[in-house]
Amino acid sequence: MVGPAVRVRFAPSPTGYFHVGSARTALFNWLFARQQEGVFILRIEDTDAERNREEWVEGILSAMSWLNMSPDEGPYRQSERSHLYREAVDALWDGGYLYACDCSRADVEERTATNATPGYDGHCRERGLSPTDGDTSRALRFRVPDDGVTVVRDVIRGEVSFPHRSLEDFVVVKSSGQPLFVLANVVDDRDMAITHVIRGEDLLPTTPKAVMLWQSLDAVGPAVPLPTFAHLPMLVNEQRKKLSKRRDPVAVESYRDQGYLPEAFCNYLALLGWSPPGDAEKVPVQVLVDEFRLEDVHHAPAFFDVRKLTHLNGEYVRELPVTDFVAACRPWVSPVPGEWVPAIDADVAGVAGVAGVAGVAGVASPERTGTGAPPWPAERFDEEVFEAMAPLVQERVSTLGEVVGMVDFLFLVDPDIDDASWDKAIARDPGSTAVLDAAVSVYGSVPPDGWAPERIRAATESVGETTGRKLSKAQAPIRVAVTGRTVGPPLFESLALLGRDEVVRRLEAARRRVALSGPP
RNA sequence: GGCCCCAUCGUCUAGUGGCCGAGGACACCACCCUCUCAAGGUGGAGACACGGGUUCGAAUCCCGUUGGGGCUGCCA
Repeated sequence: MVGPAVRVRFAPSPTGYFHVGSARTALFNWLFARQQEGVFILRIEDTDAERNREEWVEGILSAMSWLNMSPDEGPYRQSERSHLYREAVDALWDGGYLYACDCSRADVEERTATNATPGYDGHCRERGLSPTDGDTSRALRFRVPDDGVTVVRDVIRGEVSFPHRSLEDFVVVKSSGQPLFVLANVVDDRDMAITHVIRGEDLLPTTPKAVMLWQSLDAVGPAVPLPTFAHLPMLVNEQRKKLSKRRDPVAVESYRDQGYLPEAFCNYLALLGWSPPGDAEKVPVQVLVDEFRLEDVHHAPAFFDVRKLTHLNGEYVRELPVTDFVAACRPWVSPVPGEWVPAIDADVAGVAGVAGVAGVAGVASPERTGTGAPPWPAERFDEEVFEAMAPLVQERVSTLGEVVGMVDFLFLVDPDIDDASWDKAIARDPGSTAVLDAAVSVYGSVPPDGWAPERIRAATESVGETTGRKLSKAQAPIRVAVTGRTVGPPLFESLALLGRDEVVRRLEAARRRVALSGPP
């Protein structure tokens, strides 16, 4: 391979959580770096003082680590590199590329209100203001040439031209003395010898500014090759708007909490804006690395479809060896103190609606807000029982979070009976009491050491015979009485694991409840 | 408003001038399997935004229209 080693950077600004759009950008950078045997750099863009909470950086790091995309270099923090920006600004100032401006936003708006083209009007261009006014500094603007165009060469979009007339003299340093994003971005990309800038399409309009800054810096100091640009299509919601943190479920952490697997999540993300050769969409990460082509990235925005992600995740879940599945479920069913626990909280970036989509009605995870603790007392969790049930659950869930609602009846003292299920299978089924009675009697006559799935099936069939029902109809009231829901893992295995006496106890409890609430 | 980007089934996409009477996946519908629910299997419905060109031939190239989006901050 000839040419300079590939160096790419993922440069998020900390916001308190990891945005799925950021994750997609990071992934594409990471895939490209791995494929080119290049370097993947993490740079925290925290030039804005409001955005430099250390725990937010840790959040980014842990989310990236979960997705197996840890950086090769960094995190670098722009807040710790201000001397570099200062040097660049001084050079630019000395070269005559900048000028000081003391206009307030209100001033500019007042002057340009009636203009055809809003934006800064160049008011201070020729005023020759000093960069400081007494002991306060002034904002510094970049002098955009009046004529000509700046062409951005983009691997994905080709050449994009920006007439200088449409570009205002943009601010490069705030009046506080702090550098702005465009400046810091360019200075860092030069300093870090970035070869490819892969980022969201929303940054395309600022790219000509970056190019002009880059070329100006080349003129006042050592020249650095301009990186190749690649602007990825936006990720949008159903309204085709850029994903927003207010309304859309954008926090990667919340997907982890719900039990999506990192491999599945990355696989899905890779499908947004790009597709692997062939018909297969479920492709291992190594294939992603081998086949990914920046120039093949799609141009149009993509809708982040949780349903498709959920389906893909289900495929990954089912493919897990059972022991791995059991281990992966631990944080949800039997959290280990000190280790990571899912935070199930409806407020996490508005994911409340997602569980309903992902889960099956009646099986969707129960109300667990603000805590990742399972709904049963820790001491009632039985490792062996869970392991025995695991294969049956594994093929019925799409996310690990759904597991809780599938096995809770095994560990709860008296599982709540879902109202709709009770009505459907028992209250509004006139023959259900006969089934319950027969089940109590027939199950009670099964010797405890013969209490196994096949024997239970035979017993249930005989319940059906005495009550004139097919097996599928006979099992319904029993299932609801014992597990609390009309749907769940196979019944006979469930009853076997629960034990004969406990099953009979719950059947009798249900029978009493019917008697209490009067004849159906 | 200005600048810029974009446009194939509801969604994600394949398609780079003839292999396309447009392929796959999710979702949807039906059937099969079945102790519930899933999973799995089979089948079905479903798209080249519109109008002009170029060409023997266009989903693919060009222009326009329409529609959508992004940016337009001393945020990033």
